[in-house]
Amino acid sequence: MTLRVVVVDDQALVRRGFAMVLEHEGDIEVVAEAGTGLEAIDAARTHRPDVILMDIRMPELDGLEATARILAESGEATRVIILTTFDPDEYVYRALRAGASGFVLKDIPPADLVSAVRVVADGGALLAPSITRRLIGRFATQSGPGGDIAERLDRLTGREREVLQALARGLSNHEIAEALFIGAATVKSHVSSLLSKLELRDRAQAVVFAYESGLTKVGDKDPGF
Amino acid sequence: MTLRVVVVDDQALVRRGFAMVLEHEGDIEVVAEAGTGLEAIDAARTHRPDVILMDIRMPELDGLEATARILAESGEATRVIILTTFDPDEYVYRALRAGASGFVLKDIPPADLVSAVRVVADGGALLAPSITRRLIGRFATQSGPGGDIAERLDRLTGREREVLQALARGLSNHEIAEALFIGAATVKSHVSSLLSKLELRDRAQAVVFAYESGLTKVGDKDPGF
DNA sequence: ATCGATCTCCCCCAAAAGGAGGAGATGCGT
DNA sequence: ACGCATCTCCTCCTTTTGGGGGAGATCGAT
Repeated sequence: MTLRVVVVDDQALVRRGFAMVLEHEGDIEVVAEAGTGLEAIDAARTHRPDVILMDIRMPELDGLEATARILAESGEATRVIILTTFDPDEYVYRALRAGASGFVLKDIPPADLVSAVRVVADGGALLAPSITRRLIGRFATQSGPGGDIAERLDRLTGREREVLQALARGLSNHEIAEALFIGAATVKSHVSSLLSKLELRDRAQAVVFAYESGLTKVGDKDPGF
Repeated sequence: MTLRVVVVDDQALVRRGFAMVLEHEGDIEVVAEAGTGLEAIDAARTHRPDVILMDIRMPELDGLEATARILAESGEATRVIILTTFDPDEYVYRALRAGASGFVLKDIPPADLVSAVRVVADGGALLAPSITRRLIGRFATQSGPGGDIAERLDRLTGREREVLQALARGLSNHEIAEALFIGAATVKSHVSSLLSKLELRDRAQAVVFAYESGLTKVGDKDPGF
């Protein structure tokens, strides 16, 4: 079964270059090319490709916005690899949030581009090595040094942890009381003791702590925003 | 300049296999092999390799713990690629937190293993495609749906955004005032208008909002925990 | 020149939060 | 049986927060 690919770049020459690299493989077919974001959306709609190689800087509609719209329409059917010359964090994060499955730089060796397409078509994802490094760095710091923070966390009693989690969802003492089926006074004392155990001043700092410690990732409830 | 590599795995046969694949390249030298975490730490200390291929499941000291200790000692000098048969989230996250630069599965094609070593030695990082996908997924949900939230965010004036960021670090109105060189009364009015624009009730919810919207990742300051 | 937005700061007031300290009930391990 | 931790709730008090509403200064656009 052949992989159906769409190549999007505002420079026809670049577009053709990538297309030729891909077509050189027997089982990859470039079913369309597009030069703007709007054309890309059109192409995605009419051709329903497996993979789209998408440049970012383009007239009319940039590649990130186009990616978001295409994925909103196609769901899981089509996957997008962002292919660009630059890699500022700003772009990368927007791309990943838009749902891109890959983010590679244009200086990638042809063979790697081909395998990137295969990997992504196969349900995987792949980022340029330098980007992967940054993403890992970000992830690691977000997930916290673990040590000190987690240490303080387990000084809390079970109930206090529950209260902290509720607190971290932005609930007031009264709301926490209702959520946990206890009195408002009780919530106040839990909050007080949890603040003092964690050496925090107020609930706002407790929310910060909850996020920094990764506590919010456990059981994750929709904050309703 | 040749790349100096250490291969760590409790199964001698597997170890030898990887070593042979790497040595087949002219510019890669396997300077040591280790069968346990403790041996790995020793080998890292005495050989100071560029890259260590590390299995996770090992007697005495597992690969994740060994990785953490080696990186704590060597700083940036040595980089670690985790090479394992399984990829449960638990392992992946611990590995990344321990500071690993790569996480690949043992079913990786030999050619890819070689390029993984090169990429990592070169300062990049690389994860198995399926893991990259999960990491992206995690990142994207953490960074929030973006749409609605970002929309509300740009209803704020510049100053209000600054106040929100300060707020999201757990500062009190008074502290924000000092941080921004303005009066406490001014902070109060900024906070009030920002809460009403974002349709939030209190500063705790504002902190939640800041984290969910990804605002805290811009300019990222150490919360001091 | 005037309007609108923003930033700055003020007053007054009510609600919420946080600290100190106490106290009854439960359950758990020794 | 006893101590210990936890969970529950209380009172009294102070500080912080948030809302309403107003006002002067600056600045850019019309």
